[in-house]
Amino acid sequence: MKYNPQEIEQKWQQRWAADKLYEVTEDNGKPKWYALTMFPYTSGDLHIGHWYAMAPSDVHARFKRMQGYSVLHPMGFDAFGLPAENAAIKRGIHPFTWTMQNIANMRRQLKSIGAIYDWGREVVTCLPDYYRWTEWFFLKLCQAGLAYRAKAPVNWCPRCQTVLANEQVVDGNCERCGTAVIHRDLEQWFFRITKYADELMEHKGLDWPERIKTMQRNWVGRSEGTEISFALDHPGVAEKEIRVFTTRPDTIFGVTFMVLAPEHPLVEKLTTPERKAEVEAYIYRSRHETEIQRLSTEKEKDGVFTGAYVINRLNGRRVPIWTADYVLLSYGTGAVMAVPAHDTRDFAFARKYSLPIEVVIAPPGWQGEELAEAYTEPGTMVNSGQFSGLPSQQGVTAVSEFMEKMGYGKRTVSYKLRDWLISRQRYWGAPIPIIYCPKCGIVPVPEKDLPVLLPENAEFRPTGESPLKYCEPFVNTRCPVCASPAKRETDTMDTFMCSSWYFLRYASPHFDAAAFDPEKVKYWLPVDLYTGGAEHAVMHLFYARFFVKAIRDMGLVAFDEPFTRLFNQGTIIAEHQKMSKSRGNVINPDQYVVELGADVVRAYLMFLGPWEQGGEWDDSGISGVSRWMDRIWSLVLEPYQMKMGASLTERLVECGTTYESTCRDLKRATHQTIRKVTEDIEKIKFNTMIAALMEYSNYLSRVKEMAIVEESEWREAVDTLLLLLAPTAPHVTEELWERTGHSYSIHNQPWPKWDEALVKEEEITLVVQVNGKLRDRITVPASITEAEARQLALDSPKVKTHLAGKDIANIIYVPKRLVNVVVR
RNA sequence: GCCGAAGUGGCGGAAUAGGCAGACGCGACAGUCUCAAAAACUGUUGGGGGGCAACCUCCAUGUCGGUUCGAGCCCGACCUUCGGCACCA
Repeated sequence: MKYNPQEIEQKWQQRWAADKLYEVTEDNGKPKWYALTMFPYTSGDLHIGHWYAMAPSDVHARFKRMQGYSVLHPMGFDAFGLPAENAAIKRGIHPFTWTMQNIANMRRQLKSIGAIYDWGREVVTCLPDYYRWTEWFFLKLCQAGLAYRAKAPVNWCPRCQTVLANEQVVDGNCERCGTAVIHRDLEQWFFRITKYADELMEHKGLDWPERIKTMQRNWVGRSEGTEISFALDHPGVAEKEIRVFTTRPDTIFGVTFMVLAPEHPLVEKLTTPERKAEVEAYIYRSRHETEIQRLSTEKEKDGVFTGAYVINRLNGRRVPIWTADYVLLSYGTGAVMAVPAHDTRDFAFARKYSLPIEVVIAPPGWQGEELAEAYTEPGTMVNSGQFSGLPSQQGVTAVSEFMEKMGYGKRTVSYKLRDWLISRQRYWGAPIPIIYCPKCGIVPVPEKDLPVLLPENAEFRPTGESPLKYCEPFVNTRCPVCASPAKRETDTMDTFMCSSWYFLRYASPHFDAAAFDPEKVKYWLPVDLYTGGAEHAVMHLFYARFFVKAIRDMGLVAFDEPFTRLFNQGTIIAEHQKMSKSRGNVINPDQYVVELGADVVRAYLMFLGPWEQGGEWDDSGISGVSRWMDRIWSLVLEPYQMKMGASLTERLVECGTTYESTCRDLKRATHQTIRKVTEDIEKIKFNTMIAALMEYSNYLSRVKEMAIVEESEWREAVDTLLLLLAPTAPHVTEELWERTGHSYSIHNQPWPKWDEALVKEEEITLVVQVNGKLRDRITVPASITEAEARQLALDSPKVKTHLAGKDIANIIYVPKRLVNVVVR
């Protein structure tokens, strides 16, 4: 009759599945709870990091279920993506086969966790009944005017003739062949996420970590400033101005040069013949740099003079136009007015190329001397015409107003956030449902023709084009409008598209009349608790929020935010590094599950430390949890025998207690534990929740040994232990619940409630200090008054020795805590 | 460089409306059981000093200051580690 996790876990998992115990239904008599864990990518093996993400969130969901909520806690697979295609290229296995094999294995491993996933609701993003709706959302966003085509650079490996993802570019070189990567412009699809920039910066009504909200706000990068026009008069150039964005219009009189991004369309037009060779060489070089390199602070800023000039309208000054790659086309206007005296980058650049540095904001006590470094703080405006003498903060407004009045500029807001580029020159993704017709132009595929199926037999070896381009049966089609021969879009969608709406699909995973059943979505959404790694702090969470806001404005859903509460668990690392297949430090949980049981692995992962913290994987402590589970097994199953008659009397004397007080103590411990465990789960403090359960079971062992209380009271305490432990260790508690004569299933039992009156201590320990140093502890009734407490403290012999010969200056009393006698 | 979080026994970690530092567990040591070992169980376990003894006493939460009757917790400076962002005009 030993605890055999292998046997009981399989037994119960089969029984739960057969009985559909965790089948989810919409029960309008109950409040709903949508608990979502980020679905895994189909990498092939579930490692201990996945367990760390899944097991604790399952515990929380089970807890909510016992509390009487109708709970949706689904699972699925993020199944499109680059690794499948890489595996295909490397090993000649089709991405579909590779992905589905991995899913089969991961599903088996996921089932061993013993979670309440309703597998009937599984979602797999690479299957047509799912990506059909991903395509549908694309069309909806098109209709809403949120999709557009534009040229954008991609990483290009000239040797492999292929587009590379950022992660395939290592130090500016192709990870496969080491060739230097260049940027190449392609016509691609974008979503206008910037339209929602301001709303995305807010997190109204969201219970999210402050950290993540800050990161998202930084990602939007809103900055208020002024767009200023500089007069341009260049032979043969139609443009008569260059506009720059600045947050420091107060420094306008200190502009000594201007810098354009190398990609800026004016660079080519403005460059004078004698400068042409140098400028072109510079542009060519910058094409080779990744954005990371260009933006690196390590790199010395460099650039070249174009030979052209603009006029600063405020002082009529003619300033040279340079081009330098520290200016990005994607931010602001792609042009910067350089004020070397008051900007660190401009200062370094001016020094390097001997450009003038002119002070227009005087630091406190400035005597007209040259600056050793840029002065970026506020100060007094000098050498600034009619603005001289003004404090620079006021100058910002004053100059802007003047600019607006004169028509030289306007106040504006600039965002770091860029529109979402969703085109991927890949095979393994959802097709973009667009047809290019020579007569009608860009034609969306009609909704009734969805899904545009991904052809099975495409050639996905790198060719320099999207793999689908060479799949003629796919490419060649007819225009849905005029029926003339036309061609399909051959790029596929970013996989973040798939994960931007999967939480909606779970509400009605088999609904085939739409992406989701509005009634079901109304019932389940938004997600009440979303858990996952912090690495998705920006991209995934941001895109999903954008999606919801966009479809809300279409009237498809009635809520503003998809995830009400967000919790990020930490990362489990191994050998001081993140676990990954390529590093070969992946810890497979299967061995622990076979040897010690899923319940032990679940509990151990939660016991390790705070969930948000993660940490080094170290199995040296797992035996402690395993032993604990063994002890619970025998604690519950080995018979309880209360002492009777003379031997009871003897025992009471031995323990120095009474029957009544032992019963009261047991009740109190039970109710205190219910409260502690309930509150800890709610606060997601699983490690201390487990510690409280350990303490309680240790206490119950002592109670059992004393054998003073009635068997019925003993049973009640044991039942409570099992109920409190049920979310954490679902299998062993189910087994013990059955063996102690209860009816199936423990997981359908209500969560225990505590009685505040029973939680209260009758006696408390007062700490007595003298001058803040602990001198004695006294046990007193909880109802003690201040006067009594002071007196008892002063009566303490231990305290008296420290008071001898001194004057009492003050006595501090903190109710139920301490008495501090201050002496001099 | 900037932003954020964190530094507590041999180890993972408890403890914040400022109030008993080290819960719970691992490891270690000792004991019980055993021919022996493993497992299990029981006990001890932050450091120094003192006492035959139940005990007494001093020092201890990265470092140095400060506020307070009282600081792991608050304030200032510094050191270290880990995350995130990175020329944003």
